[in-house]
Amino acid sequence: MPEMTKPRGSLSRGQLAKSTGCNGETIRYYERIGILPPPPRTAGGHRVYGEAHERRLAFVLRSRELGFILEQVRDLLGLADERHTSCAEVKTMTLEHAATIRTKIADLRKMERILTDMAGRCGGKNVPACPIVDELYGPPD
Amino acid sequence: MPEMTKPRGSLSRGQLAKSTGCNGETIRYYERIGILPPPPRTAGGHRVYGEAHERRLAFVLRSRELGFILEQVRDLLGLADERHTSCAEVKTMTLEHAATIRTKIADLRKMERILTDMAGRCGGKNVPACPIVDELYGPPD
DNA sequence: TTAATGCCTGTAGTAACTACAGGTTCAAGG
DNA sequence: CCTTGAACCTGTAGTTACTACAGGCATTAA
Repeated sequence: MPEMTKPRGSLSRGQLAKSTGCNGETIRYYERIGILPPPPRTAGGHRVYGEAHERRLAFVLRSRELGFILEQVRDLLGLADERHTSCAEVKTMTLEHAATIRTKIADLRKMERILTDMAGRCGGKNVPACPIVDELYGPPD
Repeated sequence: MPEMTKPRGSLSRGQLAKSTGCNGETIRYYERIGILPPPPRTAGGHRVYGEAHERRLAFVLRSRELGFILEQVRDLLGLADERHTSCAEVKTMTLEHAATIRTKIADLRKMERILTDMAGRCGGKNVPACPIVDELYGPPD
């Protein structure tokens, strides 16, 4: 009799979590919101994952790392699933996302400059008078 | 009889919202979590704000714009209120915050490069095969 | 005076998770 | 084979920083 009860490559939730570096609760969460398909279960109700799940989760995590929000990940998966989203749409999304990031970078640079500036003007003495706070409070006009 | 019922400079919540550019509900929220002190009220229960409130709210909003989280804003206000936080602490916070922002900028730059790169390798045809998705799915090792 | 704003409270929703509580199931050791 | 402890199950509530109602008074301009 072939042992078909445990195809190698089958993982429990915790094992999938470890292998992908994803929090275990997050896996359940992704399933609940439809980012991951419900896996088969053991007789007792435990989830059993295969390599396809592992790859899909890795895809999701990588997309998230690159700053795509879950709605966008859904669209990206739409192409990966060869159903809804076209390659053109994916490219557009990616370029738009890159542009958003560039804007964010510009904003953060401004912030950083202002903060460093403010700190430079502050003696850092242990007193309750502070040019940083004064500056934040705005000119007393 | 002097009209002391309405000192000029007194604002309703909506007026304060407009004058600071803050959402009106947010003002209530800040009060609830103790970022803004509860203002006096009219006989009917409507909030009445003065210039001190206006300046404090402006401080909060400016700090938020610079990326401080509300907990940090609380600390910054600690000095502004001349009670808890010292100037040295404020300077440290500010420099740490600036460092955090620099890290974030570096991360975003990496993201941006990768995304632009991926998009560059994509023809953008209206087909369900896409190098971006392939890349996200990882090399088929 | 009356109608239209605007304000009041409290609650619930958002994104993207994370963290329980209270109860099962599984895997390993004896 | 049986026990124990870890891992798993479900469902719910918490997080940050807001935002958006619903249902009901207050205020103000005409």
